[in-house]
Amino acid sequence: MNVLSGGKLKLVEAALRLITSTRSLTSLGLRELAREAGLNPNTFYRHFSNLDEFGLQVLGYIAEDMKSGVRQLRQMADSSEQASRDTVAFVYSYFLANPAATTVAVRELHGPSPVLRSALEGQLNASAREMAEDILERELVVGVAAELIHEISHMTIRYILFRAMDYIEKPDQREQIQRETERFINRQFRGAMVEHMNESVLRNFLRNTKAEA
Amino acid sequence: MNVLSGGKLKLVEAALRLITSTRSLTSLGLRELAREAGLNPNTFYRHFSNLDEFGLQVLGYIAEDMKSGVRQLRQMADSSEQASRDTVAFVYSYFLANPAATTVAVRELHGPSPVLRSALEGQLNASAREMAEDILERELVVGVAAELIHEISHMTIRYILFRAMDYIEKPDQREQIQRETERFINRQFRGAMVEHMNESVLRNFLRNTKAEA
DNA sequence: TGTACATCAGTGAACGCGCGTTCACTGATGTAC
DNA sequence: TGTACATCAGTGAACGCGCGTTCACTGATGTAC
Repeated sequence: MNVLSGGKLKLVEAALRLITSTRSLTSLGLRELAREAGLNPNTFYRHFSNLDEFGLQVLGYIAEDMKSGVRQLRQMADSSEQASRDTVAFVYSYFLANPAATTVAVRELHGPSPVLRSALEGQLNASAREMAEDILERELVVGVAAELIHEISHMTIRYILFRAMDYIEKPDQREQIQRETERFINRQFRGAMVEHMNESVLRNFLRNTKAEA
Repeated sequence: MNVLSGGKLKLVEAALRLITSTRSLTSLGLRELAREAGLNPNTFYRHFSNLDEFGLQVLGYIAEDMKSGVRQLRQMADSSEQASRDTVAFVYSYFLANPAATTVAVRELHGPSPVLRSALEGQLNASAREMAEDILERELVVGVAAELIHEISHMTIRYILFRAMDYIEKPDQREQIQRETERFINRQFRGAMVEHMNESVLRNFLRNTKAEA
């Protein structure tokens, strides 16, 4: 078990409490964390040798949490038609329930610590891979190469993550962000479906469709 | 004229020198800036009343620069076919030549200072609007509502900005990032073109295309 | 069951350091008459 | 042209503060025999 306990847990939880929309993981100080955790500053050294190592532990703690979220998501086997809508709704509600985790991810992905950056990138890539495999297994998108589905998943994960920050901070725009995200995803995959067609075929297609409407 | 000079300019330029892949604008200290600028720490107060106000000036300085870049871009009136490829190449070469500006934008867009965040958001929105209007004027994309082109431009600007960070830091992936970006843009617009078609028409279309190949 | 020792999480005091900020002062440039 | 005054960018010394880090110490829990 990789579970944290005692002072170690107290410090990690203190970090999650201190991270708000104006504070990032990297900006937290050792004394600040200890204060919030109700511990002596140097107790920090009993558990972590420096702040970077602490940051990694926080990331791990968050990742653990996210994995169970994803597992939950996978159980919602749905119709292909509604899949993107349901998934988007679920993911945003997850981020809304875990604002600290979201903020950490958004901030540190392009943050100043190379260690945290590459750790986060690894985690996001893993999520993207999982998303792509899910799409492939459930055959939610047809006629698109597996590699391309991975590429699209990769950027979709990032897109959602950044929008999640707005989603949390601007309650009145949530509906709109959700709709835009769905459109984004659908557009990506539809675009991918027609990616290999040549221009003239596409033009013909568009003409026909216009006539139909 | 909004041009900076003297100690004010020295401090802004010092900031751009200090911002690297591990330092963000918000993390710079007053004494650190003065040291780099070759000035006494408290000279800072002759020009700015606090660090947030200084940050805004740096953003303004960068934005000035970017505008001339965009103007240059607009002059390259090209065939619609090659437009995305040329634009992407130009934009990335611009970011590569201005790593500090790029880093500032990426970091502070989701950074801890609300003031800088909203200023940056405004600048990005302006760029997106300009991009959309350019697409509409030059009729590079047909059959897509103006509003949708704005939406796509908005996210494309952000997509490129984030990729630019990787583009700068990972020289061996530049070619690939450029190609992926082109695909991303084309996929968006192609996806938008077929966005309003119903599923069965699309399926028919895909079947036909497959038979052709 | 008792004793001795090791391990471990936590404490309190103290360190040197860089930070943002304030103070009174200087010297150059501009301006009024 | 000269004199008096105001403005402005810049200086050096000093402030109090919070920081990361080290030290020697405590008290509880686990372990060997």
